[in-house]
Amino acid sequence: MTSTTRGRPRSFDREAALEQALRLFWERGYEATSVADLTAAMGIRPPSLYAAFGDKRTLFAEVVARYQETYGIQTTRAFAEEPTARAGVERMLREAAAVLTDPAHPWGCLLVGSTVNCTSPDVVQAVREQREANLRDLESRIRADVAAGLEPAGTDPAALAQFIATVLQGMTLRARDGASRAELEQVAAVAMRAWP
Amino acid sequence: MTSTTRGRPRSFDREAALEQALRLFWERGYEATSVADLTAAMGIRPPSLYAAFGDKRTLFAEVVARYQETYGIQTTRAFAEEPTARAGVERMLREAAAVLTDPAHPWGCLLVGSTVNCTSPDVVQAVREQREANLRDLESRIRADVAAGLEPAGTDPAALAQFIATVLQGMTLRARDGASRAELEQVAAVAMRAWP
DNA sequence: CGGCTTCTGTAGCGCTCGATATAAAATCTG
DNA sequence: CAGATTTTATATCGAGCGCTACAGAAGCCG
Repeated sequence: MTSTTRGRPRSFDREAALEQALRLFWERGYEATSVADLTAAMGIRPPSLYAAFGDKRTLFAEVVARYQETYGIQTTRAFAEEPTARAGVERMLREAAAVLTDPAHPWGCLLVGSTVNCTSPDVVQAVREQREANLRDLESRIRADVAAGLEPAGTDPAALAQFIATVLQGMTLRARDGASRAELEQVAAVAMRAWP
Repeated sequence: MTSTTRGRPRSFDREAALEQALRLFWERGYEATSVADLTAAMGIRPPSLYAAFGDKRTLFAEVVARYQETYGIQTTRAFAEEPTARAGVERMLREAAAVLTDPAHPWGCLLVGSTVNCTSPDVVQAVREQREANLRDLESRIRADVAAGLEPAGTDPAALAQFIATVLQGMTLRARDGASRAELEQVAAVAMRAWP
């Protein structure tokens, strides 16, 4: 059986190469990033890429997973560490303003950028479902707080969640247009005024 | 001199062909729409396209101009026909909810969709500048109302304009994700609660 | 060492991209 | 009609796309 490492060992750092692919996809989107671009940035040749990561689409799926773990808006964490939905959302928006404009990496959101005008329906569908799941999660958090009496009785959890999601996605586009962290923080502050 | 129409006359309706190109660009974005797709939808062959519209980029520029005249959010008109910036914004958001989800044409905004992940820097730059101009216009309208005493003195026109722009751009993404007109109208209503 | 396995670089596959050379077809002018 | 002019359809062009066949290189095991 093949339990130990046999054959010629890999001559590059898989993690580092994946990170380079992430940066490139983040900056240019899925379609606009060619395999030649990827191999150049990763410092490897096409056969190594295909042997280590499968095809371009599979590599992108792995990039998306890594992005969500590393750079994505940590919805669940924000809610877990804050006492109320309102505080969680406020923190989420403020963190988004910071991370979306962080000069250490490309602006905006990899998921949003890669699914707008993407001709791979399954890629679009997967990311879209992730967004819908986040939306439903957000809505249920708000609904729970309304049921617990932490929010006014007339509050509409669905509308509020849709609004927050809209502001968040809008912030990713503003960031890509070059909006500053301070500007997005102002946007977040104004958005919170809409909270009941 | 060549004052009259000489030579073989064009055998297709230029306006109709342009509209077909608009729909296709709207649905798929600039990059994802190939010349072959365009010629198929327009019912013409490549040489006719290049003779009538220049190259792909020039055709897209004409499509953008047509879009702004025909389908774009009529910022200036909304403000011209409404007495205050607040009323203009409210109308703009409500109209956006309707037009972004109109089943008669592709969802979302051609300009937003075509500039995210577009590898033609000049195309991106042109559309981006249009957005920035709209943003500055919106801000000056709000500032004028504040100066006229129609809005509270503490109102921050820049922050408010950034917020409205963020919500609008977010709505285009929500529309592309399949959000309904009713949902976007709720989002617009919630957003207006943030108005001072 | 020699066999086995896996990775690496070269080189190029078939395909689609945006854009065109070419010549026939269709109209106006004289 | 003949000549000039413009559009048309066919048939590509060179370049870049995602991807891979192939053979040599580099590590294991006996």
